[in-house]
Amino acid sequence: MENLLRSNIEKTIAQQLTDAEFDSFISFFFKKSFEKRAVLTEEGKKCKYVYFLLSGAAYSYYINDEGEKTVIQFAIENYWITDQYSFFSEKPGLYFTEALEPLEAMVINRENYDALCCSNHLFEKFFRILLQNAFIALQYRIAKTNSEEAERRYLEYADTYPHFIQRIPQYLIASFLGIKPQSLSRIRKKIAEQH
Amino acid sequence: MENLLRSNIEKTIAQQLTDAEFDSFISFFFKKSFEKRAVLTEEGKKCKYVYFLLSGAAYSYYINDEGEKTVIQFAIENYWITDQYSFFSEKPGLYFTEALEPLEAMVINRENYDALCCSNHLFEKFFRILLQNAFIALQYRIAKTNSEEAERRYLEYADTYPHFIQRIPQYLIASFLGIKPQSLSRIRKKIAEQH
DNA sequence: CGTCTATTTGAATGTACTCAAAAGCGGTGG
DNA sequence: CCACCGCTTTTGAGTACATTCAAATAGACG
Repeated sequence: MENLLRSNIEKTIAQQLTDAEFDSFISFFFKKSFEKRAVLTEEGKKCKYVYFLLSGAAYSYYINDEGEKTVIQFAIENYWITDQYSFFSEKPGLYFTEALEPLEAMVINRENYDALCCSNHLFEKFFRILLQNAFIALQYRIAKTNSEEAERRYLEYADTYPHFIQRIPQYLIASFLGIKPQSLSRIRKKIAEQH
Repeated sequence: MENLLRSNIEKTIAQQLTDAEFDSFISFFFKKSFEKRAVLTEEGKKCKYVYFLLSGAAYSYYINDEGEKTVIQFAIENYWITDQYSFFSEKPGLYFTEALEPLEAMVINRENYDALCCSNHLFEKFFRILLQNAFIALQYRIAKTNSEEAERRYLEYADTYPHFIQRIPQYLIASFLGIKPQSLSRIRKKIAEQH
């Protein structure tokens, strides 16, 4: 199952790892299981870990002053998830992260993360590229959120991430797209009627 | 004037540089001036440079299928700006970047960027933290965009970035916030009337 | 000054939201 | 296995916020 992590790294850095390199990499992690609804990161509490999902699903969300949730990110197997702000600044977290399904994750704490990055330049490069890709995707998401109507955003999202649409409750997809569940329901109805 | 860059680095990595280190750093850059409306990055064209603004102002924007602009990012002196996607992937750019005022920038190309990062671990760390901070700010922006109404977004933005509000045309601020210039004008009127 | 661009204002429209309730679906326990 | 409960999705009616279209005003620049 850890092969998932290995291929994730190799794909990201576009380069094979030796067995020794991967063994070294993985020695900084521990494996942990979470039940459905388990909390991985919490607003107001320091986020100590970065998670790589081996199975299951999770999502991060923000709660505003009115107590409304807004989904920030989804993750399923082969995805990384954490509260970056809190993990790197070591300040209280901004977001909650919760298991949507029972999940298994490879987990690394900050101390090990730093040590891992220092131990081999390849590993630092890996995390840099991961961050770069996440940044690029976020920037594109902002561009789309601000320039397209909800229907288009949904269509593009469903097209780009069909695996999320299948597995994640619709009211969370709606939140991710910045609309209410009732609105997404109507949008889907309208799309369906056009066929 | 390059001192601006030095303090930018030192503040980011929370550490002083030696003169030798900074001289080495800056040797990978060249200085360039741009006139108002000059184009720094262009959609469809490979973005070859990262820019650090010494003076002036610039902004990046996305153009959707309907030809509508959406502002992605503003930059004034002491800010970094580029099309990250294109610069790192070396694929055609997604965004335009344009000078809002005549500007002076320290410029680095990809080859030098890579060499710089390899030359000293501190420099690689610097760019990593820069990216981290940008990512964190973007994530927060998404959370706000999706969870707050336009008036609140404007108030928070004006409060957090007053120097942008002062210098940047209102129709670009509106675009950045994901609304039309007419709407921002009305929002500002409403706010003003409440005093 | 005159021109071009940005901002403001007005009126009508549209998209998404709120409130409310019904229908659908899945899991649990009797 | 079925009945019930809780949660998700759908639907309806009315509303609010932001948009569009249009035009007037204000500002900046040569």
